[in-house]
Amino acid sequence: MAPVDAVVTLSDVAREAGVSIATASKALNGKDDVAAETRRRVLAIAEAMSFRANPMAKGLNTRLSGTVGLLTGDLEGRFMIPILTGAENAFVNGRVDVFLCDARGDAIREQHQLRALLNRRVDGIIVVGASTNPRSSLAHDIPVPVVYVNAPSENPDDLSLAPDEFMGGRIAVEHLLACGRTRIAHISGDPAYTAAHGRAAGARAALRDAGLDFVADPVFSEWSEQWGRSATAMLLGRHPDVDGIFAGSDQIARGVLDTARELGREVPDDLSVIGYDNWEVIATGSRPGLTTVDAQLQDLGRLAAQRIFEGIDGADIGAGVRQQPVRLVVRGSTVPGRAPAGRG
Amino acid sequence: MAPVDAVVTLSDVAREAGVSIATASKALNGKDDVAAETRRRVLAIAEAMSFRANPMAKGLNTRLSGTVGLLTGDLEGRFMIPILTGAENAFVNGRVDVFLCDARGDAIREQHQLRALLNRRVDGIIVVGASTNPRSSLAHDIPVPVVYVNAPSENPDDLSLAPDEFMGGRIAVEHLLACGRTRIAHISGDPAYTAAHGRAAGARAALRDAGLDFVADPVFSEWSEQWGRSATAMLLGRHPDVDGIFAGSDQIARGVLDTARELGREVPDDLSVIGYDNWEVIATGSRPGLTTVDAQLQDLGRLAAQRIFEGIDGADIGAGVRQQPVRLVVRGSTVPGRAPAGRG
DNA sequence: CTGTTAGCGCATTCAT
DNA sequence: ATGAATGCGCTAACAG
Repeated sequence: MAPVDAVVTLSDVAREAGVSIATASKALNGKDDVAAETRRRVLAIAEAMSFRANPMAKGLNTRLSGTVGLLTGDLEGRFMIPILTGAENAFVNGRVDVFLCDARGDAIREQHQLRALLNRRVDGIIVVGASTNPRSSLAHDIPVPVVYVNAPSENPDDLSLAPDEFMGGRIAVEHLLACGRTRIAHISGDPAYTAAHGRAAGARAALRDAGLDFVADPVFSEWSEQWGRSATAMLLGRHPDVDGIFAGSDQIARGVLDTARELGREVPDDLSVIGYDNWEVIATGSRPGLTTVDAQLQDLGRLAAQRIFEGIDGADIGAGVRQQPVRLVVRGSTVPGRAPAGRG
Repeated sequence: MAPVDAVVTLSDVAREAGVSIATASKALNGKDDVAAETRRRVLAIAEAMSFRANPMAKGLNTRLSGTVGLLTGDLEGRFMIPILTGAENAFVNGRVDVFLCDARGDAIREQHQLRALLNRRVDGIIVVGASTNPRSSLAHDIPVPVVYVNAPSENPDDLSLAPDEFMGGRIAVEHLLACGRTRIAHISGDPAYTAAHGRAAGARAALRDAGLDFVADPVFSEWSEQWGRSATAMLLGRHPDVDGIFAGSDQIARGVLDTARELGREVPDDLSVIGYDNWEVIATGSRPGLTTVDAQLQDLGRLAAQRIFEGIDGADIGAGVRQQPVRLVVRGSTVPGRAPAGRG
């Protein structure tokens, strides 16, 4: 029995197969100037010996490390995780691995991490933002493909994949309209977020298309349950006839639901409520379950990985901000009988 | 101006410093057989040229990649993120980078990821579980240090760092007692989780020490708000004199708070409620803010990284399950005037 | 088609 | 104290 850490090397495979190291290398890398029978034999032996090329040695002369860096500023990981999952799915397992770096929203630290990643010779970089607010470009002289996800780069020469906030607002209100609601209000979060404005604009567009307008001007403050509660109290006090509320986030929506219940409004019969984010723990724990908009971040991650691949292969990955479609998730807060009380 | 991707190499530094590559290498790596003046000059020039050793070339003969693998089964990232953050803090930035692999709770995939990590020649592996239930050991012949975090390995030869669930239950109840509560109940989650039993046992021990017992037998079902609501309705119906509820999770605790309010119980005046996990979005969004137990996962990550370091340096990292201390976070659900209504 | 030769960038003998 | 030489494991010319 060989020692446990006996790492089998290419020369082991070559010797066993009775060929030179070079031939073994070609056979394993699919080069076409090698006899079919030879290749078969080398592959079989490599498999039998469970040979795996040392990525350091390989990378040393191919200049490719088979790694990508995921640079995030998202402490909570709420956006980063699905994006990472999507990217991992796209990167064939074992062929590309992902370095995760948390810059904690600090520009200095971000530059450090960037240097570290480039020094590691990552083949590409995915930059994940904690919000969909545009962010400054990492640098202009990065020698590998870079894709910005969620938070787009301010530099139009960079490629950015972002959720379509306008579409999100639009489909949210279209759904309320489809539920027969006509007296619709909008309670959203921090007005410093471009997302808040995009969603509101999309919502208003949907109303216009139906010949309607908001019952009250949209209100903005912060992305918290507390704000959802107080805003709802004010809103229903002044406009008791509201029959649909589009909340700018699931957290706000939970506050809306809480206060609506306390004021004796039945959801979804009296009042339909729709949230935003499809944050599982929030949206499924509420009473009733929350209809909401899902940004499909996993798709963004997958697309980003695909672009990185193309970039590694030498292709131009493109530029500009690509607004990606979002999706409605229907639960009990707009449609009776749907997930009426969370999953419990 | 040199081309943007002109990577500066050790021989560049050596030439610039007027020494051989060997001497430059020694100087940069702190070997002691090099003149002080020479070292100073080499270091200065390396700094000026912003030289960074190519980790692939370096790893090729040191057998150390300067990377560790973080193997997780935690889809939500709720446990993984703080652990990762703690580990990153311990690993001096830029000297060690972290490969993140999500096995999605699939043992087959986990073995694949493990192979991929070992093939990458990671210097160590941190295994993060989604629960604190013991899990099977990865393998017995892993040539690098492995530390299990959160979910301990079933193999006592492995080193595991886990939160002290017993202590958590104990300090939760001790806090309720300190708040003057004596009629205490426990509503917890899925009895298939060892955490549920550990917390309950710790809670009971604290009561015993005070010459008390639970007002009603602890109940177990699932870690959801819905269960927290229905369990509370049952509990307060049968034992209206309960003045303290220890919930097995923050989600359950939110359900408790909801139902308590609906039944007209004032928290924390009539009834004190304490949760578990310190899951920010849950614990700070509630009314009032939730007193809860924090597992200090960031510390676990930091400790794991330190152990990995020791292991890389050749030391024995130890074995067995190390129960790490947990911590109480006090908010308004047990103490009046503390974070009375979330952060809003 | 196959093998020989030459590096990739660095650490490490072993001379000097 | 310094430098020439050797090799880590592999890929990429080139020569047979």
